[in-house]
Amino acid sequence: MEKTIVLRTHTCGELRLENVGESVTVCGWVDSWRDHGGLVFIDLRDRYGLTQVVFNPDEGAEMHELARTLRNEFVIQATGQVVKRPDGMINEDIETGTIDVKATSLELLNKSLTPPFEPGTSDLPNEELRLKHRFVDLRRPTLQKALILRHEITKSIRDYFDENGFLDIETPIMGRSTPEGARDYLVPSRVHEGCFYALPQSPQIFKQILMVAGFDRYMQVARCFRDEDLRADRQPEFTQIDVEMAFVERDDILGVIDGLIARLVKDVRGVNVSLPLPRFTHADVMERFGSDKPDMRFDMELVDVGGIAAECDFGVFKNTIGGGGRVRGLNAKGAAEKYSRKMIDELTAYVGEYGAKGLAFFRVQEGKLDSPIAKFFSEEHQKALIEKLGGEPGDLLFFVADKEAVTSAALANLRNRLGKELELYDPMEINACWVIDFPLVSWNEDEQRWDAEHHPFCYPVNEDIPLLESDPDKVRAQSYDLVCNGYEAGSGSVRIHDPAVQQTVFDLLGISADEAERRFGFLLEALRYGAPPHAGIALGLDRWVMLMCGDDNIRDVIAFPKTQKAADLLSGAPSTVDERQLKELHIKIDVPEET
RNA sequence: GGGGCCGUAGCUCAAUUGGUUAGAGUACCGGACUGUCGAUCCGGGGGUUGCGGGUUCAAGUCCCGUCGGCCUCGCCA
Repeated sequence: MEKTIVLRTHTCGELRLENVGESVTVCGWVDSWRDHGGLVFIDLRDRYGLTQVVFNPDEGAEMHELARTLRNEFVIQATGQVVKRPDGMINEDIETGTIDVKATSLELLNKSLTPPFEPGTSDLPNEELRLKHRFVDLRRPTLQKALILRHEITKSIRDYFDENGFLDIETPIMGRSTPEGARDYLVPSRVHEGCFYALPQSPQIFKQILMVAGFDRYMQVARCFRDEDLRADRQPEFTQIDVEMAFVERDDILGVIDGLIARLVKDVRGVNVSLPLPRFTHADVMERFGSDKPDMRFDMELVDVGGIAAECDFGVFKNTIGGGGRVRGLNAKGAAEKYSRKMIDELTAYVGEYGAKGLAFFRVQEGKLDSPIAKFFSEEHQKALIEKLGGEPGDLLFFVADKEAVTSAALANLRNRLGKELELYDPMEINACWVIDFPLVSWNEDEQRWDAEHHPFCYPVNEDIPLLESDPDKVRAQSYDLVCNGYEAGSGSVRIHDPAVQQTVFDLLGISADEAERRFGFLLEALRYGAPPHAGIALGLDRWVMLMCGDDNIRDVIAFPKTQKAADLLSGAPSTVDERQLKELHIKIDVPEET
């Protein structure tokens, strides 16, 4: 091979005592500088670490003068000898802290404007500034680690599926709009006047067609787009690990993904996960945790106290039960002294966000309860409550009385908050499980119709198929969510491959044959040509990276994320476009005039 | 679409509850210093208090609107 010009011989993270005496060249960014008039110290940074370069006037006056002009984020190349640091000058904080590079020459590769903030700062600037200057933000070790981890996770996933016979097949980014589900991002067509492509919400239909085509083990690292409002764990543009298999049943998918998660956690954390991952029914977790994505890192399960509530003298409880509602609670172990009245008021406001009109609380004492509303509960009822919740002196009991859905939402979120505040779990733990047997459909009160809980191609549990017409809400779906640390980290189902069953489900969802043909005709057509039984799942890659980082902000694991208003502050997207472009596409803008 | 928090030197924050010249640390500029690593020491420059309006003798502070960021309900098959 031709000898190429090498700008560096080592990175800033690799020099150690055993390199002492070697002549090396390192490149990087000035992380910090200390000018002693004589000696100049530069902490040089690249993505591998920090190395201290020392410039001594005795090694060259010109070089030393140049070194004195170096400022933060300047890009330099330094050549010199690796030397052992004098005794007592070792920096324990950096991995290369036992050595220096004693420079003999210095090349200023590029200057930098004064950066808006320094990558090494401990006082992180607000996120708006970080996003505008993402090229600086991305120099921070935390973000560099996150993106490196993201790479490792993606590689581990690709390797796993490759080793298990899966094919990575790409599906279109420009597709056909299917109006149900999330809002589509649209792309106008120049060639087809007045027509639009849609960016995929997921490759769902294409991967099913791949099954029909015979690619019985498919996977893809697929970019997906949904024009819905953002959250801390939701971006409009995100990445799914998309998987589909033919000639399989539910447990085959679960088994394959069990293996994937074990592999991932082993590769990334070096921790062995015991398999199979626990499985819970939807009904079970809703009752015990009030959520279909419970955080299983800690207990504090919800408890039904409807029986006691119906008998007590506390009107709110009694009337709720009388009105068909529920009274449920949980026990914050040992929290009685940790939560003042003011803090409990905050918790009351917090559960209010989920529709709860109040939050009853009791401090557990020896054989009785202390609370402003304790007087409405007889000694017998107080003891019964304590027993039901496993109360011990010092515990703090909370109760919500409302419609079932409100008690679930309020208590599930209260549970998460208390779990975090009381530090009931290790934030770095990865605790994954399956939630299965979701209902197939749910009643949409606004639209007065049944909506698919997962999607319209999801196979009902076989024994429940007769209930499709009589009791749709009792029909379970052959669907499954992969839940991790309280996040939905994956979701999938066995698909319908039988046109008759598909038609029955469409009927239930109020999708006529005509409409179905118009919307998904190409899938239905494919299913008529020898579709094998098939099933699949999609995992949220961004969320998995976030979980592996122990972070709760999805933007921290995406190189160039968007703000809550779906803007890219770095590039300025979205933006207006030239009139000429619009004209070519026959598009007229009709935005209300500003007043 | 709704609720909440935030916006003051490049950056992180302060400003005695409406009071007279808006401060500190850091960064930046100049100087001193041959073992620092949050270097130190001396000196200096730097402000449309997001923007617009209002109340008031007086507004960073109070009110209204607006823009932007974050959290959240709805939404996300």
